[in-house]
Amino acid sequence: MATRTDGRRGYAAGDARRERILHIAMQEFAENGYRGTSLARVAERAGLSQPGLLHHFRSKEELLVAVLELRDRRDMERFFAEDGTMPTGLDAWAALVRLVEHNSRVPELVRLFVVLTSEAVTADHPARAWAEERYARMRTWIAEALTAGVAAGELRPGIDPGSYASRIIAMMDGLQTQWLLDPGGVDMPALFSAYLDDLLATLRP
Amino acid sequence: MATRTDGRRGYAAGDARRERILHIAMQEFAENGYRGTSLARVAERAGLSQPGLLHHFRSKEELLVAVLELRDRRDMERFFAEDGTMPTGLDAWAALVRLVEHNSRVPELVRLFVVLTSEAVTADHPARAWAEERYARMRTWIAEALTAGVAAGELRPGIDPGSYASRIIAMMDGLQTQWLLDPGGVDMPALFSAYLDDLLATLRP
DNA sequence: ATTATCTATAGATCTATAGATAATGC
DNA sequence: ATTATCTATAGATCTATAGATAATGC
Repeated sequence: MATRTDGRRGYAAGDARRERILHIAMQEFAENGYRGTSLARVAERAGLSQPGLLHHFRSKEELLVAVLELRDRRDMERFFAEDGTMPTGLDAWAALVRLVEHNSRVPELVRLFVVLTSEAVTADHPARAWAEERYARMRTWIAEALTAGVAAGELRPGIDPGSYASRIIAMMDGLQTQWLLDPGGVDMPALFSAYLDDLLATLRP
Repeated sequence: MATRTDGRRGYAAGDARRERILHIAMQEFAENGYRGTSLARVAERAGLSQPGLLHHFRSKEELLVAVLELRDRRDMERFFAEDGTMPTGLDAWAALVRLVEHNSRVPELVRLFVVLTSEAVTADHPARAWAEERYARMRTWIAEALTAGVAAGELRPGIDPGSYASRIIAMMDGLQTQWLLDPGGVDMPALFSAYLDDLLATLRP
């Protein structure tokens, strides 16, 4: 793949290495957070020296940002349909359940998200802006899907879409933490699905 | 106060210092997580040398555990009534709303909880056991309150108390993260209260 | 005797830079 | 020319221990 989003030229070996570094860094950030991750260890696992790594990503922060961008790009691909359109109303319901079901199959990605988002609530964290933007984007998307659902007559009019968007996101996030702490004991998709069912009963016209 | 839960004797100055260290450490862990917190900085703020600090708490991990125990003790005092009894059914509803309202006035304590719980989902974190036990305790408490509510005829029979307990906790936690990232834009108590209202409508007999 | 401190320091990190060498691709 | 990589290293941490000194309280 080696998608080159910046303007750099040629050198296939470098591209492959960058790809490899990103995957390993993603795992390390997920396991140890930003502060707990060591560039030397990422470099060692990627098969090059630590200054060699810093040739590709000029600082630890730049590496983190690259990892977050990669994760977001993948999420987008998964979130939206092949044609790039946004599911609305009851289709959004189904899309959210599918998303949580998918997440339950990729604990490392969920851990990356949970660990970095929470680290970001502390002062001056390099992932702070990313976390804020991500919430804003999710909230907007879900609120618009609910509004469209009302317009289509699938949902009761007069609801506050923003409030429900925040709550749906909160339920997803909160269940993720419980699930990561006890994967066998917490059935994340079932709990989320049950929540959405109860919610739909409340929101039906 | 200087409650001595262990078996140590006398030396009032030492007790006061320990108390002071614990409060500062709580702030530092909340701001920077476990990994990001420096014992030297805690010691400096507490007005003693870093080895001086390690006289009172023999390791960073021991300091963290002491902070968590202090936090839990305070939570317990707040959670239960003065007589130590547990609110049930609709009283539990009100107690949960009061808890979230109180939390919205102590962001540092909420941050401590959010940051350490999420750090704990990573491998071999010293707060891992604490986080797991805390969830288990909360889940049990809320599930029992719901069961008692059913027995009292306040809630519909046939519900799964454990499932609703997990979901209520998830909503509390998820809203906390959003609120910490955007305290002005996210009205945590209102969102939680709205959630409980909708939920009660579903659970009424 | 116990407790509270301190200075000094071991030993292990960490990130980032400087400067050199070799390979790649226009 | 650009890119990829290395060794060496600066400079700043960090936790924890050793060992000394002074104060406290039975």
